[in-house]
Amino acid sequence: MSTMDHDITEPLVRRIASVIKISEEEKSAIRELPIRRSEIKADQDVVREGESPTRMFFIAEGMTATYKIVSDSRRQIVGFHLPGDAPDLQSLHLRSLDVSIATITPSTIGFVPHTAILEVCDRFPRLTTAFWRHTLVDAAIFREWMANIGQRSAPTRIAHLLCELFVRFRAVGAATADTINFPITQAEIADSMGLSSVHVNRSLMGLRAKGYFVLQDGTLQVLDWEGLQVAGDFSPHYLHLREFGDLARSS
Amino acid sequence: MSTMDHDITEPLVRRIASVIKISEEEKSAIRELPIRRSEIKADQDVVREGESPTRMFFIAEGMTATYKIVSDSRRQIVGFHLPGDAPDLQSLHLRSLDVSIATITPSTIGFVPHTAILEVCDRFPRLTTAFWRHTLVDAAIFREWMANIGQRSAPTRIAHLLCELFVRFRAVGAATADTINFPITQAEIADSMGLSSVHVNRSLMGLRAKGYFVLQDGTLQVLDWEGLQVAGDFSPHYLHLREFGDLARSS
DNA sequence: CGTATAATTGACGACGGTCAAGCAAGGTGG
DNA sequence: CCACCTTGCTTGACCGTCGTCAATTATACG
Repeated sequence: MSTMDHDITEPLVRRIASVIKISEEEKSAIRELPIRRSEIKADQDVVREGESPTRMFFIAEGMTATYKIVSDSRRQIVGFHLPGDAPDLQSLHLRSLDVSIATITPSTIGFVPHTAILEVCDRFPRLTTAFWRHTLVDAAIFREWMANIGQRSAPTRIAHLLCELFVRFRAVGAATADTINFPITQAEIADSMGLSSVHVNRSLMGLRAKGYFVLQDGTLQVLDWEGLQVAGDFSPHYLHLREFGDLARSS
Repeated sequence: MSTMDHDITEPLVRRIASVIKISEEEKSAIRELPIRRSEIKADQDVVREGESPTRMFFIAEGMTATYKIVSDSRRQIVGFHLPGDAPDLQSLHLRSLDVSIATITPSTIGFVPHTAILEVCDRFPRLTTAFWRHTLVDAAIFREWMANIGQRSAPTRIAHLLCELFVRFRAVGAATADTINFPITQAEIADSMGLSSVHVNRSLMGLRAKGYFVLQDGTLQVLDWEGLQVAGDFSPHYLHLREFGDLARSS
């Protein structure tokens, strides 16, 4: 089910370009990476905690979640990833994985050998910066999530998550003016926000009742972006996007 | 109160060497960085959210905490830093800071211009890897903290934090066989673990009653390392230390 | 048409928060 | 040298957010 394929790098190129300005030559270098394409069904682990991969992967289509299993049976989702993201980029410089990463929708994944990444970074030092920066933005999101989980109420946490995904989808151009793909289940929201699925359901209904958004059929349509940001105590600063002026709260 | 000083780099060298093997030449390059030394009192911000520093800093002596302010009045501490750590290394590649960093004890700080870091990384590519890796280990700790805050009970969270600090202090050689410096107040533990200080106090007394440790006068003495790790659901894997065999649970 | 997944609702209880007061220790200044 | 203040730790009473358990409904799928 795996073939060589060079036509799936566009999301990755766009993602890298969203955090740092890169030249056409550098974009080409990314496009010419040796990539092993793989179609993966929903709810399958792509990599598992404890493994020591010799390749990294990026998402061409679909979504994945990075998670940790805690004292058997509980899990914490520490991040969601969308097209263009390289969820295990850290494996480039850490011996073994401290997390597992699973698809949450059927996904198209591109695997790239570490050696190929290191080589292209060697030829284009600016790409080293680009990839490093990708991992730094990931870390910034982790920090914000910690504040979210540790300090905010359930409804605020959830609104914050919706805001983040809305902005991130828009940043990679995978959104219309007010609507994004939202295939994440309430149970997955629960595992990511440190809540129970029952409480997520109730909080979500409270937010819906306020008319901030419509969330159904795997689609999130934002009706009151301003209000949703306030409800989620959200500011996109931590995402370190090169441009997000049109998405910032107008306060 | 600031002077040039080249005698405070040892903790940094040791810290970098604890995550990646570097040569004597590379160590010398670190020692010869232009450093502005600064003595800072306790509970002072070293850098603030929103700033765009042109230098990074490392801790030569003392401890700092990285934190975010959430909806005025609540704060989340997202990490503690000890001698050798470079808490705002990310500023090297992110335009502006998404966190503030404050001393929690009187500290000796070394400031290094970004330009100097970038230049030494240019001369010694392995140092790029070393610094990148430092930020990746920071991110791994963030992930573990998310799981800690999101999924574990108050006593378990706190035990986990004690385990982490014990291992990290030992990794930089700042510990005797069973004792580390522990200047963190209960209120600070609360802010880091998403708890109230009242509940931290009660949980801490519960753990003490089990005889895992003695915690007083800014010192943590571990009496039952095995038991503390079990109580904290702790495994040092996520710290990505080059050696921690002697600290792993013997199970 | 039976099964699996996801969303929803209800009842009940516990973990942990808030508010408030008291205590211990160290530093400061008159 | 000792009031005084500040900081940090401890304890009590009360309550609310959120978790657990359980059942029901809705939708998709084979």
